[in-house]
Amino acid sequence: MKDVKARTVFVPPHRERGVVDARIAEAGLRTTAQRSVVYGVLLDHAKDHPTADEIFMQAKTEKPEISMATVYNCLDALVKHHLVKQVHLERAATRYCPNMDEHAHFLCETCGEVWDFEGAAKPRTSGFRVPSGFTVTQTEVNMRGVCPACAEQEVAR
Amino acid sequence: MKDVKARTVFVPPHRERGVVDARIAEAGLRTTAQRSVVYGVLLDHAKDHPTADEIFMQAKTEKPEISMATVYNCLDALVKHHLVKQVHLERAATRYCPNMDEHAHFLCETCGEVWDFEGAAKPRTSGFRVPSGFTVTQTEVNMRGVCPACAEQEVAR
DNA sequence: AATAACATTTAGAATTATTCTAATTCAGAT
DNA sequence: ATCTGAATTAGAATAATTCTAAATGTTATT
Repeated sequence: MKDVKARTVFVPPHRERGVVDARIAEAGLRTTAQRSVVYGVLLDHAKDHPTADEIFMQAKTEKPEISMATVYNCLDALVKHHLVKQVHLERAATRYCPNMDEHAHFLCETCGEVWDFEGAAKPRTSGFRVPSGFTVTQTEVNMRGVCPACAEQEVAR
Repeated sequence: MKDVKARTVFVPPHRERGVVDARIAEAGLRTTAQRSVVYGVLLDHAKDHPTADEIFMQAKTEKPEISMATVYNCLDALVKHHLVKQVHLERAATRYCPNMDEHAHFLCETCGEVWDFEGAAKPRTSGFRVPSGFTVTQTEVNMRGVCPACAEQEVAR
């Protein structure tokens, strides 16, 4: 007989029944089980900026049949429909971010973690002179440096 | 990448005897023939934001024995010593840029070309709220959109 | 100029991230 | 319930980058 663990399962608001699918549909995408899982995982890890591979591993716990190719397909679809942003901070794997508010990304060069810096910032041109004739549709601000935790360890040594 | 045919040889100022090596040495690096070639190629193509592979192909015309691994080693050294910037605009290959002035990068989503936008811009934080405890050492601003040439073609259709 | 010490270069193999392919399954419209 | 095109799948293929171990080159020291 199946062992049904009856812990109390806390469902975060962004994962409540139908919410994820509704957002996917609103964006003009077909809702599929895989897309829900991928987007759901990303919403659960909004602060983590996971890579495709990390999303894949997490998604498998919810839907073991999902394939890597599907994760890439889903991510591409979500990016095209403006539900998710790609973040290219390093030479390494692309990261994904479901926070669509204007914000900057900060990469700690010591530990490799990524943070969002919310901003009163000027999105479009971010203060740069855009030559006439160019249309800017998207601006991305990436910073690097040292995070508080790593700075502290540095002092301790 | 631009095709460089060896017609009458014009030596641009940044490639004059010793200039490239001097810059490499000033940056605190050993001068080697390979580093000179790699950095020289990059300076010749300052506007092109070439990939490692494009640099390799061009470098081979000047130094046929050079290997891809060396191109990567040289680029890493140049980046570490602040002679060159890595640019991560897309999921595709990293691009390299020898322009160390504060500037933004613009990627045309239609033709894939990359431009530098010089800026009166505020480097460090670019207008974002940096939480206390974080040290920002570098800020990168990437924009995407449509360049004038592609916009014109669009209208023509 | 010769030597020692160590950094750099090399070719090629290995690894990692991503894309492609062709067959199967599924979502949404009829 | 059926149809049609879109999405998913496993696995192969490709592309970018890193690793490895041997050979070579650079700089400092004699």
